[in-house]
Amino acid sequence: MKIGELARLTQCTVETVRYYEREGLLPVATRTEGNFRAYGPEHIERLRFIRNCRALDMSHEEIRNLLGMIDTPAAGCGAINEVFDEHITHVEARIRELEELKQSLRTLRDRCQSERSVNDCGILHGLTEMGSAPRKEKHTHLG
Amino acid sequence: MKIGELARLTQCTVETVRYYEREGLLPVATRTEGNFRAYGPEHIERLRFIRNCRALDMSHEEIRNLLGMIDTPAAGCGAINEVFDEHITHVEARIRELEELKQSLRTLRDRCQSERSVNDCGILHGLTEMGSAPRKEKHTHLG
DNA sequence: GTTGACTCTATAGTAACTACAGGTTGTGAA
DNA sequence: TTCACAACCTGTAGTTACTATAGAGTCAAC
Repeated sequence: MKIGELARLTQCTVETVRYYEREGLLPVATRTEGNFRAYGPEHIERLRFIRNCRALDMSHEEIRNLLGMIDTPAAGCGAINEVFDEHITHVEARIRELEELKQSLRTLRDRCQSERSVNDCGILHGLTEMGSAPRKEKHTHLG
Repeated sequence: MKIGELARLTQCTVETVRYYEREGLLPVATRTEGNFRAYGPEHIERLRFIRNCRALDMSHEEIRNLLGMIDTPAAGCGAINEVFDEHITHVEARIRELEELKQSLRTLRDRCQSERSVNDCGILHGLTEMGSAPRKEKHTHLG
């Protein structure tokens, strides 16, 4: 199977497939005589795995960790649970963050109930009067 | 006032200040004889505005739009409300997305209640069995 | 004058793709 | 066999919002 078909089967692009190979997520493919990549069922399965993880907003690093556990099973699946639990925690943290953000936005938005001149806009005044927010600490890869 | 002080006052870095100037968010500063940037109160105010918007996860484009409205006030603040409303809508959409994601993660996670070998892990089987997720459409800048 | 902090520009890197240029291969139809 | 077109290849650059670094210049205090 060539790369176009693999991409179609796993609902992504050939560029993404090549990118995953370069990133080491997908095993390097064998080549035809014409230097085309040749794929078999194990690549479908692996790429499907990767795409599902990505759909769950897992980072490449997280995926790499999981793949490592699959490829060199040393113990039970406790470590996999840990990756998942950590990811869930990150998702929850990001949700909380966005909820707070939404509150702030609503509070600001409620300062402007009727059309007035830009110079009198409660939102803009709010944005100007607020002390500037401290720089954010690095947080999740979820945005 | 020099750039280090401005950065300190607005709780960001000199690199970020220079970046905002390059991006056109912050007006170009005048220069001292030694080619150091010189800032006054209007820069403090503008940078504070920008940082507050960023703290609200507004994109540079959104900020640029708001600044345009401030600098060339043509009508009332209806347009500002629109920018805000649209941003709030994006935040809400992202929250929903993450909530669904969290559900999926929990469902998968619940397939693994006890320590077993990696080969028998319900999570991994789930990730492999799932049809791969279709490519995501471009969505908000919120992650 | 010296030293150390601050400033400058230019460049590159981060994450996860996405797009494109220019060249090669393969397949089906004429 | 030839041709046209689709698919493939590598390499490079771009997206967003920073962040870091190299190497050089400026400045204030000692």
